[in-house]
Amino acid sequence: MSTPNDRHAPRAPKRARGRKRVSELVEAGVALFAEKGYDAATMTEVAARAAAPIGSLYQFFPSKEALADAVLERCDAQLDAALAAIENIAAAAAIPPLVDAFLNLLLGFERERAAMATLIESRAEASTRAAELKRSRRARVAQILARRFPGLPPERTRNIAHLLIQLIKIAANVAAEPDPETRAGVRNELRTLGILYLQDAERASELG
Amino acid sequence: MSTPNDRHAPRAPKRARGRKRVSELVEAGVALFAEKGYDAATMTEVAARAAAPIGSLYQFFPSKEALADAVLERCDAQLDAALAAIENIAAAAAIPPLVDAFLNLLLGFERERAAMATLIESRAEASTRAAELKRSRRARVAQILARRFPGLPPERTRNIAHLLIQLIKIAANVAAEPDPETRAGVRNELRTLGILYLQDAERASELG
DNA sequence: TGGTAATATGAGGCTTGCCTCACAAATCGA
DNA sequence: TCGATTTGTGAGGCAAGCCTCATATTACCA
Repeated sequence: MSTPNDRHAPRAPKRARGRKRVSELVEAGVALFAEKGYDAATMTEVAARAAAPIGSLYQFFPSKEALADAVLERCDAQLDAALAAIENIAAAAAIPPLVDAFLNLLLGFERERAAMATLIESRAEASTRAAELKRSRRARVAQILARRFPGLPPERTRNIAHLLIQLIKIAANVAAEPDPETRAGVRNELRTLGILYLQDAERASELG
Repeated sequence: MSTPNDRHAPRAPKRARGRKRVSELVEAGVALFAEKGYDAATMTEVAARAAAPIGSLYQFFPSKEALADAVLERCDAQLDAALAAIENIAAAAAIPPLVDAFLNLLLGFERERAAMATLIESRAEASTRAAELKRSRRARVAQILARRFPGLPPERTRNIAHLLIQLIKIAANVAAEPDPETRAGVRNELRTLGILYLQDAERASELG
């Protein structure tokens, strides 16, 4: 039960130049993990993408796992900020604009979402942090929902949050659809689906 | 532009013993790809799982890609058979039992679905066959829907089919949820979602 | 029963990818 | 300016994984 990943010197950057490097490396990691998945993305390629030699990469990240953790943290922070932006809309707006806001928001963070998805799925057992993030994200969405639908029992609110988060993945897949006509059509179906579902939740909240 | 994958002798089995071997190998491939994903599953492990030496595996499949293709075909055939089983229910039943039937059906084929998902996603460019299968699966579901909702314009039917197939992935994720209470709750939400959505489609079909 | 085609087997060749290490350059504090 | 600390750099060690090949064994057929 000794701490893993303490290879030799996983030192954090101490100077401005180091922090910039780290940031560039993480950014390259986000892009590559999102594009090719955890396994297929190589450390050599990450370094190249950041215009850094491989040695610099290992200067700050003692392993591929460590890099993945950092990428995960950055993406989580960004998505969390995005959710905060939607929180006010969610509290008051009618259902259709709320659904639209939700769908639009995601378009801007598809890369981050994709990176998180691979990193969580391909390393499920490896990193307990992933499970933690999942839970906190769910709690966040549940909190937003609770404000909008106060009449709902908390348990149902949590379940709805769970399902909504899953729907995000679909939104991403739809956004990746190459044919523009199909993309628009399916996206519209997804919009309808979301509206119908949340309107039902609203009714239940008002009755409850 | 010469045909790839013609390494030396991708020969098909000619005798009963060979066919049995091939079947066992493909089966092992289904299980391992589903469990660990395309990249993480190793040929050595596939062979071990089928209680076959590595040489036997390469006797019948000249490459990992070739094995993946075979696994894909087998899973596709099984899922197609499953869809056929639901076709009659879909034509006549009320929406809620239809949704239940759909959700229940998938529980039995989760392994196959997971295997197909990895093999298609991790080899998107590699195999045009994957795109083919995707299209034919969509067409199949659209056909089932067209019978149930004849008043819908064909384009909308296709879009609904597209979205429903995406929902399958969510059903699978929900089924994998460890906590039984959460699992039941979210599954029920998904059921509600499906019912609301298809009832809307039904209304549209009757009006149209 | 002998001959031929099919199947069995597993040691290694070869490549790829993670990671190390020894040494060079840059930057900061005094 | 001088030492100390941080950062830069890339050749190569090492392990893992895909695949080959030479050879042995089995099953079918005339």
